[in-house]
Amino acid sequence: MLDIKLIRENPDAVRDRLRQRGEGYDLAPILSLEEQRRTLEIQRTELQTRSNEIGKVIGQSIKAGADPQGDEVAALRHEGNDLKQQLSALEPAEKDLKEQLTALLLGLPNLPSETTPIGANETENVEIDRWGDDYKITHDVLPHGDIAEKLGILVTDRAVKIAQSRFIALIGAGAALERALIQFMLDRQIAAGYLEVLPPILVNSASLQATGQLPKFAEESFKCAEDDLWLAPTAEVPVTNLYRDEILDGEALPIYHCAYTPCFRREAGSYGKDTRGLIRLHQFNKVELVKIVRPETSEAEHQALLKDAQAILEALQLPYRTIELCTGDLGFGAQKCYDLEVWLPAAGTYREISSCSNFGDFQARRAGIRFREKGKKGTQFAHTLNGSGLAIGRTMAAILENYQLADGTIRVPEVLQPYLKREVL
RNA sequence: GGAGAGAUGGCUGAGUGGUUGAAAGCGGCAGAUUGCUAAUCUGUUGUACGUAAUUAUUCGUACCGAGGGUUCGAAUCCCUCUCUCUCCGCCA
Repeated sequence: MLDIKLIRENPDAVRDRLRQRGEGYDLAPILSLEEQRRTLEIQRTELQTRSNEIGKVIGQSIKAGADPQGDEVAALRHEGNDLKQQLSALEPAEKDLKEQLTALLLGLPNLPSETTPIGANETENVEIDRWGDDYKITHDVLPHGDIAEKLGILVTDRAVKIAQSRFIALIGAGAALERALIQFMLDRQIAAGYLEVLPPILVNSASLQATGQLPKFAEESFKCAEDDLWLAPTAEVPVTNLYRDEILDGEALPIYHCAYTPCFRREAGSYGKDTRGLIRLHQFNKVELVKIVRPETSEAEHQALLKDAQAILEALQLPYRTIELCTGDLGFGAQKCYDLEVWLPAAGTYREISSCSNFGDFQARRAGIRFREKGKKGTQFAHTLNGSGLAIGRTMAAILENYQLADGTIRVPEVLQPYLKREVL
């Protein structure tokens, strides 16, 4: 959520920054609602001040021996009743304005960082690094879905029977490989300084609103019919919400967490896209990195987070490139974002396998994550960041293709061999 | 699912209509003091919004789970909801 004060005091600057994302962000209704709200608030406060006085005076005079039924008290009572009536008209109006205002503010995306490249859409994203060209294989390989089915480590037909399309089941070595990847990534990130969390995967609406998935993107998540609970689309939601509505001790920052969770996405509007294989599923596994940091460090923390995600791809010797998203392709809550894209030789393309975002104080405002600096008065909003480190399913896809041998077997990446206890699938 | 209990400030825990933003204790902060790795004493102690002033603050309002209601006035009375805990049942 953007700071209403910032919007009020610098509407033009905010408007310009939002326009970098695209057209269609109108501040006029927000400014007008805020103006009305403030006017009402001032009026209401004045009435309440007088009302409080009356209450106090009546209490004091009765204590001092005045006749509770006497004229003096009756007059005050009458004035009090009068004020109450005026207030009863103002209060709902102000509340209504506040709700409208909040609804509009919740729908506004974050401002892009000054350093985010300006562009209209994903075609203007900037490739800032490419790694591992030497590891690219030269012989033809089967798409990962095909080879996995052929090896009997992945089933789709039977999984569809259990749930629906875009669900898969891993069998035997497939399941073991998935598990090994989870364990490997967690081990690496824990060693890099992240504290592991195994959070709830069902999350309530407040949590989704805090991280930005609600109210705008309700159709992206699965909702439980009988409860105010949703299947988390990413561990970002539960892990960031660990600290919702808290004032942290400044000494506690920075906080680094890693978490393995299944993730659930409805993939509405992507019918027909990526229908084969492991790329786009309703349920997939992911190891997520989450940071909660001081504002002045978030830029550096973002770079470090990116490196921690990249380190996994490099340890697995998977060719990838690093993309910086332009303003037009930036996610709703992000002020700056890097995507890591892994090389998939069968299709001859790079596919997103990690997304590392700095949210600034956008999520912290929604979530009420603040901290108090020792010796300083007041509180300030923390900055939140997160990134995949990495998406497991897509990593498995990349391994099945990049490590596919000419004879159709799969070599196990060296760093995974201790986990899988075998060298070939 | 059945029965019961509860929700107060960083924590513990008082408070059943009138200067209660809220006793007390603990913790935190500041100061004083003591021949000693700590004790004692004193003071202070939340958040948000608005308002002046401006980087020290002033004044006002709201906040005792949430939302309504009664009243001149509610932490305190009434209603609804949410959550937590205990016991029973069920269950990994």
